Amino acid sequence: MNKNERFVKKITPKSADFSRWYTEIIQKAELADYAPVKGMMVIRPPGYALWENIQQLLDKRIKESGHSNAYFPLLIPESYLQKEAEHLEGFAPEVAWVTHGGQEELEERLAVRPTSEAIIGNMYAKWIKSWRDLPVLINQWANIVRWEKVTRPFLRTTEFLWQEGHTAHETKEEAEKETLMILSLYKDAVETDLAIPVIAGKKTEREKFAGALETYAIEALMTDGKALQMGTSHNLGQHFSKVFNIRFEDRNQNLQYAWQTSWGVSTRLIGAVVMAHGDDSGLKFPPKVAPIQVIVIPISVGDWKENVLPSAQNVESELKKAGLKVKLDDREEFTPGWKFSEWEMRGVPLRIEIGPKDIKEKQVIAVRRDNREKEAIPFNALSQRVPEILQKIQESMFEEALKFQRENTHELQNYEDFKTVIEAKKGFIKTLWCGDPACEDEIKEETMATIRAILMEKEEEKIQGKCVRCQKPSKFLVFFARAY
RNA sequence: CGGGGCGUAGCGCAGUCUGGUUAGCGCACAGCGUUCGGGACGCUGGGGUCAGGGGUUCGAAUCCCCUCGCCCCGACCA
Repeated sequence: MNKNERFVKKITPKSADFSRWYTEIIQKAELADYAPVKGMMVIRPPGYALWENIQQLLDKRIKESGHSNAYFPLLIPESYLQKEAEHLEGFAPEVAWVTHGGQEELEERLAVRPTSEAIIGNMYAKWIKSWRDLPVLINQWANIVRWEKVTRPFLRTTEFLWQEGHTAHETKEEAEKETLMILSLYKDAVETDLAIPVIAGKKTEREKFAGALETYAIEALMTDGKALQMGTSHNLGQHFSKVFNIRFEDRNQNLQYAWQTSWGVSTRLIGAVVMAHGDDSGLKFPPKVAPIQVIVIPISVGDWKENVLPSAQNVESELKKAGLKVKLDDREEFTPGWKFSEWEMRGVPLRIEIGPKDIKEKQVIAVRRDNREKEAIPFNALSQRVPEILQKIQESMFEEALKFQRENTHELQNYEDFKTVIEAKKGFIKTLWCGDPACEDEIKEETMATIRAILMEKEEEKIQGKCVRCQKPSKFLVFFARAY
């Protein structure tokens, strides 16, 4: 049998039509379904289980780095949102408003939060009086509503789930340090847990968060060559503290405005996992976040319920004891072949087959989802060998994605090459830029590519040269890409 | 919000151009039987406000008007 043979025949091949493959696999694998309200989706159990795993791992990291969880209200008075002009301007087009309570029209409209800087800033003003109150390090897991014109499951939905961290500090340096610490926390989480390599960097003015001093982001390359922003970390400076009046008396008894940050990742991460790892057979989940890590499939021949099923149940309970997320598929209405394809489509990292031949040999057959490699594992080695294989899968999925990212990162200095590459191969283009927003806008107009990240490597020799487009002296080393 | 495509059973579609018995097909679903190491097969059966509203007509899935929704490609965004 050809290792690359395509067994799943009910979805559009990824290579044929990426967008279609994406929306089909999400529905077939029951990650999400469309809800009655435009742009809203239901996250179904397999999709939500994936989110819970991501959430759990990330929450642990956030807490370990000193933050605590809290919860702020869903509704924000219009006047609060209006305080930061740039912030309001940025979000106004996509805010959903509550205008009535029951039959009664409200005196002041209430915004369904598009993000929580405004409400949190207001509360911080009440809580922060002295340098001794700082830093404030709070995170919240919440839902957000943004009335987007074009939506796609997980990538851009009207309502989405996320975590948003909001911190306040004594000094600008401390806020900047927090912003960068979170950026690397995100990078590490996404690379280690989701097995997706990312580029971490600073955003340009045009891509910056509405109301921030600086925005940093992690960007990943999807398998269709487009970039996806997977997380952002903002240094808010004193923009919000000034309008919300978050003042404190510092160590020298001077009244000062607090320095703030905010940062978040959302259910978009699920879309990233789907697009960065999936293939023509369907989903491919990294073991660390997979809702089911091992699927046990008894080979149902003859009196399999007496001869095979008990051994399969033993395998299941042994692996459960080893702390793994295991499921035994003992349904009699489906053939083993059907089950192989089904669980492959749903992205389960490892399949264990057990049939009469294996029982005679006191072993099982393990098949990896990522490369379909088969391996016989003796019964008595299960609890030791299976976790090892899962770890290998996690690592090689990252290696595979990293290889893809490298192969699709083109370093070049010539604008004609830039245009050709972005059109033909997409991917990242690593090049030099003058720093002029007008130049950036023109590149976007001409190629649909935007600056995804400004590299923070400071070595002077790396940024010496000419802007890829205007040929003026360059100031930044940047990554361009067409983005989601 | 612009351009394009589409809406008929849970899913995928035919039927619409050229109005006319009871709206079909495949998959899925239910029952029974035979199967089962890479998406098995036979027989039987259930399931439809033809997206919604209005109009034309003796008669509308089909023609006309309006509304809504979904997908793709742009502009905007996590």
